[in-house]
Amino acid sequence: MSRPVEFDRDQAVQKAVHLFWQRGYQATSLTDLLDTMGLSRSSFYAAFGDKRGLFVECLDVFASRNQALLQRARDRKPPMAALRSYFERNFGQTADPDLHFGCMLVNTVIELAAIDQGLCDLAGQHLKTVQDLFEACLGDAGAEPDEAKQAAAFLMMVNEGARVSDRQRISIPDQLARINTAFGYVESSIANRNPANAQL
Amino acid sequence: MSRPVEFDRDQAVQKAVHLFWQRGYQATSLTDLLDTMGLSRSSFYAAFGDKRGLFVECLDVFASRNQALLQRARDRKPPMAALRSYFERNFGQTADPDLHFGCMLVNTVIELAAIDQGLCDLAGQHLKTVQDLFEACLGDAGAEPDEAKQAAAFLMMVNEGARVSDRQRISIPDQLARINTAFGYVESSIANRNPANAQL
DNA sequence: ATCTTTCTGGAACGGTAGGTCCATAATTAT
DNA sequence: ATAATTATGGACCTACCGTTCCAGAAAGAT
Repeated sequence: MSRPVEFDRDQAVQKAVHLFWQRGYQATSLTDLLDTMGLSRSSFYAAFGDKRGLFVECLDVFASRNQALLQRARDRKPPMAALRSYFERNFGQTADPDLHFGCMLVNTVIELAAIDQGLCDLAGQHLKTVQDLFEACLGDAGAEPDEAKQAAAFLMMVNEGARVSDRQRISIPDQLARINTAFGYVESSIANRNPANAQL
Repeated sequence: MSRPVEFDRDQAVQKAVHLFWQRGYQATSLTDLLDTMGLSRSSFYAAFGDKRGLFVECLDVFASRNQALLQRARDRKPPMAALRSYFERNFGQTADPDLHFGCMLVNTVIELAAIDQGLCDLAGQHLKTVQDLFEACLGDAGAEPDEAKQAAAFLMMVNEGARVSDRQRISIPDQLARINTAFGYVESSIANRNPANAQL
């Protein structure tokens, strides 16, 4: 055959995810990408097509990592604890004050809603998948099907709001307090309607 | 003196607000602005300094209109009904499917968090003012001071989340259902802790 | 009617955007 | 060792960005 590719594709995508996540689509220039991914223009276009193509790939990578996070928690903890950990992980976990990038899917929806409907829809679909996972967890926790659906939609709205707050660098304790408030509402609602699940 | 300005400044700003609200800061080019505002480059720079200066002015205009909306409802309705109308107005009101621009302040926070901290902070301050109004309404509705603060922070998170959902063109009934869920939680919480306010 | 002041349209500016192209370097197969 | 193939670096392209500048038009004051 011939000369092999010199860079690690997966690793390059990881770095691109980080950049897009932090700065968004428009504000991330090709030069920025090439610098942090460590490859030349030609290699970039050969490997990814164009900037938009890479962004699609990054959205998918981010979404699957995100889903895996919740799925793993679901395998290891009681359902409501898994849900809580998903919300709390994104704030308490890191001590780095500059790592508050919110959620790349939410950022994309907002930034590109009127600019690139395809990308906005793609991000929205990924968010919907997460919402479905919420619903499954709530079902595991004993919520009735219609209540699980309603509470999952509510929690997705909370999730989106929390990610907006995150970008404003609201203090971590305040963030956690808000999340705790929201979960308190949901849990007491489930417990009230179905007293058998008083302790989750 | 001399030749007077030919365009209506306020009206031009209104149109700029609409554009920025819809497309965001970066994706709105000067050419776009000049076209819809109906003035020439020279007049623009003479009147507004530069693009960023106009954007600051637009943020302020949007924020004060937004606050006035809630303030007027507060003057005319019971406190919880006023709060609800603030949340519902932005969705049910308009039949135009293309008018789902979310909230300009939320959009700005997300788009510019890592790009222009000054603009992000300005939008964040305006949001905080609205949150303070939430808190005042909740106080009027009979919530204890600390509970009002907590619930106001929660409602701001809900507000931010609802605006994200709005940009995804989620159906209006679904939006209203989510908001109703959130208010149901808050109202029953207030009623439970302070049974005297069972009906709000 | 003239002077002065200010606004206006449009040309022009440097900078950067995303994307293309080609000569060259590097690697495998023979 | 050579041929064939592919990746790479960097020059280059066009288009548009926000901004500046200037000549001239328009209006009030005298």
